[in-house]
Amino acid sequence: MGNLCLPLAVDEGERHKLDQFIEHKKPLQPREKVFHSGEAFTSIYAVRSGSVKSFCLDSEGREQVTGFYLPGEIFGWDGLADDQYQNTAIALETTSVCEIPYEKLEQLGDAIPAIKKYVMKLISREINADQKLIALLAGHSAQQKVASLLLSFSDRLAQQKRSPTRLWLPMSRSEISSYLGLTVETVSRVLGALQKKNLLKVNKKEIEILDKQALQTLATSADE
Amino acid sequence: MGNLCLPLAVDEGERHKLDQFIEHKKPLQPREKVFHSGEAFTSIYAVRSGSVKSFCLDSEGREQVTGFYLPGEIFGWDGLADDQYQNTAIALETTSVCEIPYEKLEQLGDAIPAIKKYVMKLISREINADQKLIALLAGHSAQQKVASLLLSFSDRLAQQKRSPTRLWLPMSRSEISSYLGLTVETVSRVLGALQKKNLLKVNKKEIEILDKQALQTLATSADE
DNA sequence: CGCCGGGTTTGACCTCAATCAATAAGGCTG
DNA sequence: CAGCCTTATTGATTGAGGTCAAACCCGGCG
Repeated sequence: MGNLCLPLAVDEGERHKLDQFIEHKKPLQPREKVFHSGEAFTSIYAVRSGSVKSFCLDSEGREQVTGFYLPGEIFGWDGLADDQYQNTAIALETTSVCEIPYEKLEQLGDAIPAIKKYVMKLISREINADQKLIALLAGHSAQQKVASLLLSFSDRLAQQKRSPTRLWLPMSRSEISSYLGLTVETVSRVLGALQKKNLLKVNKKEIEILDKQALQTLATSADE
Repeated sequence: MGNLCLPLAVDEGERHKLDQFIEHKKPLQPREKVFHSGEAFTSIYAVRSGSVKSFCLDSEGREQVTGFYLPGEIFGWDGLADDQYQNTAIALETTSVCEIPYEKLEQLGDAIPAIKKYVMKLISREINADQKLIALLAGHSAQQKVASLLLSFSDRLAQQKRSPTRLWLPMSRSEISSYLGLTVETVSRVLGALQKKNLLKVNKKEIEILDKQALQTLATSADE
């Protein structure tokens, strides 16, 4: 079975070289840590199955969620600048991740230009994702934030060839609210409101998107 | 005169190799573009003197400021992921920047490991800065946001060996408010309030920090 | 010098989301 | 199965910050 961690356009031999470095860790239990804030940076991680959240604690000890990662997505770049992870990353459910030692990845990049190029793309995608989140947080209403999150999940599930309309949210309302800069109550109310408008069907963590078009309009345009 | 664009720990010969690639562009007029959203990504830029803002436009055409860059800081990484800049970058005042062609930087990185390492640090610093902004936007009051911005400027001026207490804000109130996810009026009011509390002296774009300690407390702790 | 015109400040009011509080719905454990 | 604890929903109220509007300030220019 081919390695699914880094979907590279490299040939068999190169893939083999890559595979030998990548550690396929045993499945993580829900709430189990991948790495914690302050730990020495050694590796980046790819989600193989399940899901992961990253978060940091503010001065008051409140948790600020900074990202959700789904299968095929990479996390851990936040450790590179200062050689230690800024965030803590934990599994949201039973999850398996690939550990990719950064040192090895660098060496491999020296040998195989395609890999180096790909690594740069991966890092800069994190920048773009963060900037999209900044724009969402800075200038949008609660409805727009929630709608955007659901659409983002939908798109990312589609990339995994999974249904983009029936989604299962692996994180709690509280984690969603932290990520979006809202309160649990507001998230709950917005989901309720969107359901009442027949854009969604909400059942606990199962969400069915009934009217993607309308959701998109709502997410991007001025309210109503 | 030594090159100030990339403060690297490299020897004279290496520095020379680097210098020959870097284009010291003629000074930019206030409001002049460095690059615009959608333009093909070719280079990153270092601020030499003056200041730069980067921003994107949302679906309604409203401007969302995503960063302010001061002398010694690097911008333009947002273009790497998709080979085109996501943001537009313009000079906030008369500004000079160094253009550093990314292709050349990569080649140089192959020859000089110290440079490659440094480039990675630079990119990942952008990630950390963005994540700090995310945390600021998601979980903080207007006062905390404004105080944090002022402190950030103060720290960055200190890095340039400039006064960390007397700052001149090169951007408008409107640009600050966009960056912090507030309105112009709120920014203005908060600055007024901080002045009344004798933490600041505000005179148009000149800000004097009178009580850094108190500002820091205010920025990190729960209000009052 | 006096008249614009942008940016900024200040004031009055209102609204959206936070807060406070109560209830409901599961999931575990004994 | 009862009891408990965590998470989610729903309701009532409050308040921080947004909106609208007016005044102000200052630089440019006829």
